[in-house]
Amino acid sequence: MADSNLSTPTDGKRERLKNANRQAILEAARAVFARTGYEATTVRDIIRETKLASGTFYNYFKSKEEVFHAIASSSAARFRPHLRNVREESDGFEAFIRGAYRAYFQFLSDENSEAISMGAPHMALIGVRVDTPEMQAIFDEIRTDIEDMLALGGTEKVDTEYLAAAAMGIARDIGDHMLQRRPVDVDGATRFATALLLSGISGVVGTIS
Amino acid sequence: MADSNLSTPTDGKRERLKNANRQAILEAARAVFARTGYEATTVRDIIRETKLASGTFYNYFKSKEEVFHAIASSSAARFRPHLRNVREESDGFEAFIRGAYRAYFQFLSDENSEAISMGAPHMALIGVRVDTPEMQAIFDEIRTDIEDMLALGGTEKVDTEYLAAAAMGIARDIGDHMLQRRPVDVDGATRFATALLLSGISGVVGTIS
DNA sequence: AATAAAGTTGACGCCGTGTCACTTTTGACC
DNA sequence: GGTCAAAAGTGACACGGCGTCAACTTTATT
Repeated sequence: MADSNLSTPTDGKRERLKNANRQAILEAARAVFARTGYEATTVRDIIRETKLASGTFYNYFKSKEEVFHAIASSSAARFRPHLRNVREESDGFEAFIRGAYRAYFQFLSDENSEAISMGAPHMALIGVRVDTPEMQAIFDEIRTDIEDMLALGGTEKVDTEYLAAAAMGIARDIGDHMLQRRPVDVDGATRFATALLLSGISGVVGTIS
Repeated sequence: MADSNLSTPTDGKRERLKNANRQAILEAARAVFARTGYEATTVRDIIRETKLASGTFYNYFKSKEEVFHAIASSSAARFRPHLRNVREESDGFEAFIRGAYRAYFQFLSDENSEAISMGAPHMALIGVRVDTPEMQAIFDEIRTDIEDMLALGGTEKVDTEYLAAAAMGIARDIGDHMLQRRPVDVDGATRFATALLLSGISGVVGTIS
């Protein structure tokens, strides 16, 4: 009677089921949001796309808002490894910025590829602005990266919060416009954003308020 | 029996009332959105703050979303004259950019002053992203301004759509962060955004994809 | 003063929400 | 394999917000 506790949390049928249900709901929600738009979809619309009953939804999420946040969070969580790769494989600040922008625009293009090929009927996830802890974490990460890398260059002071905010604002808005163009041109967006930010930084070093 | 049609549309009691009611609803909506947050407020919450009956709301707006758009539009409409002033009084590209950023940050600070003084409980109008025709108009206006002013400098090509998008992305995100700081520092945000964009442009001229 | 037109009102039917008592499924123990 | 407790699923239901509309009040017209 050695250790009978060989089971990991995801072993039993119970856990596997729970996981599958959760995924099914998330997948259904993603599809319905894309098809119908966030505002217009109801919890029942989502659950109807699964084999589950309406009450079951609430075993997994408190509301449609929470599913939406879960989707956004998972999106952000999936992006972080890309960012980590870029950081590890980049040699120098410029390479990092370029890599980060490319990773973001590529990610954006991939995530919205269904919506793009369908003619972007409801603009996927754009329209509602979300701010999950994961997104905050990405912001902090980028800000720290910028701080570290700029510190190498000299003793100049920069308002890195504003700088990180600007970097992400550029990414978001250029990304939105990139998605509107056919064909979607990740390289073009990357070149533009990178050139703008890198030149822009030189003007902002020493501008700390 | 000369012309008895001396009355303008805003003369009669009828028109005055209608105007007052519309304003009352907009004002109530602004207050409730700020206090309760957009998602959580109901049409009844709004109408309860006025002397009107619930049915009357629908004589003026189709839904709470429409009131919200009306508020956002009016916000954008109120901003346009400021932008026009800046354009007319600015001598050269740099002055225009600086003036435009200052006008925007000042406007943002003014519009959110109640929320700021109350400790920003529900972050006023931030959280839901809107895109009204008026906002689109502002985007186009700025893009045109940039095109005109850059054309003066030479024959270089720039992707002005991306550039305008970036300029507004910078404004939006730095503006958000500016509002979080105490005291709110319009000048600092203006200096930063201006320096960043002006230097950035030099890196982006000739980058058209 | 009479009448038409415009606007207001709140009760009502509809529908999505979230809950909960009940049923079904799972896994532990013998 | 049988028993049992805990966990998860189910869908009917009560609640509340939504938008409408027939009745009513106010304004304008002649």
